[in-house]
Amino acid sequence: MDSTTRSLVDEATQKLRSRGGRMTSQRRRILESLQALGSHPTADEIFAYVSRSDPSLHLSTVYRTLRWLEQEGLINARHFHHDADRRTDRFDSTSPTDHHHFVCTACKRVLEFDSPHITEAVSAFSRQSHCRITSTSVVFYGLCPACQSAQETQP
Amino acid sequence: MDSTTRSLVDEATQKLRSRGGRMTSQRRRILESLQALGSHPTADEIFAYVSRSDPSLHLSTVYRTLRWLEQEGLINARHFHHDADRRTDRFDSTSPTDHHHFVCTACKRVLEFDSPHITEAVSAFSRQSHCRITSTSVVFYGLCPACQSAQETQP
DNA sequence: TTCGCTGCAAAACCTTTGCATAGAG
DNA sequence: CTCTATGCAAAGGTTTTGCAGCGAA
Repeated sequence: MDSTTRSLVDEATQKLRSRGGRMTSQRRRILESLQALGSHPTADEIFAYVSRSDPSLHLSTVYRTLRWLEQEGLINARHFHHDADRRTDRFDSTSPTDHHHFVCTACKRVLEFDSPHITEAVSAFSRQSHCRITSTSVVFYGLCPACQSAQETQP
Repeated sequence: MDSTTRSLVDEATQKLRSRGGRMTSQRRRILESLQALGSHPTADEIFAYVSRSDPSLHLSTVYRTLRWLEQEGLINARHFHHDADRRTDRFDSTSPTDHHHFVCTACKRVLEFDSPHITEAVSAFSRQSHCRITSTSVVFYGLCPACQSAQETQP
């Protein structure tokens, strides 16, 4: 319901209009849930969240909407390939090129960060290789401060 | 059979010894295939390759060996999440922190590259966040020079 | 001889798809 | 009224697991 929610729904509506698509209540709820759930929900988490207000929603609709949003460039799918999470897509509603991720391999927490060095790496690589870069996936894995301490007392 | 092959087999043997594990012919062949296949084979590609010399090998053995190598830190599992490849793990036998990937979203070719900027990004982030980084996954997506030209003539 | 590893088969898991129908424009 | 998106059910492809027997140390 805040301005960010409105803008994602609006952006999606605009994309839909321009190609004869339809804004349904399911799509609206899924878009809103992406904002509400924040960082990196799975399709199943979105399904669970929207189901509370719309119990008739089906998981396949969530997938279809998510894939469509991905194709439209409004969200990104990511894998944080560790342990049980290995096979599960996570969806990221923010801009693809301007933030990156750290995953703690112990507590599984995800931190987001920006980095001018990575921006620089992108332009250096594209300058040198003549590749045009349209999106990036940068994930660092390791131990967060809390889990480092835990490991020291219990090695 | 070159020195690189020997070193991966040797490293694995050493890890095995230190915890009562056994070096079987299957494991040796899988390790060799990782070298022979080069950049980023899937479990199935490894299975197909080894099967030619050992038809009794089972795919589940490939997975078990790969996961074990991953836990030992000798290889990395990656997703290049585009199109059909989305759900398939690829395995990377080289050192985790010192090379990165570019994937052309049109022709699917994978380029590897090094980048001091990313090395710098890792140390800057760990300095600032006090996270200890143990591995990275850096993938840039876009169009390689050839596919850019193709797109210009056929938009 | 011991006990870790393998082959096999079946399950688990996440995601996609075909089809009849509901509902947005 | 038209034609897209949905619910449902079933299939799809990848990866994991339990178990009995095999084989490395």
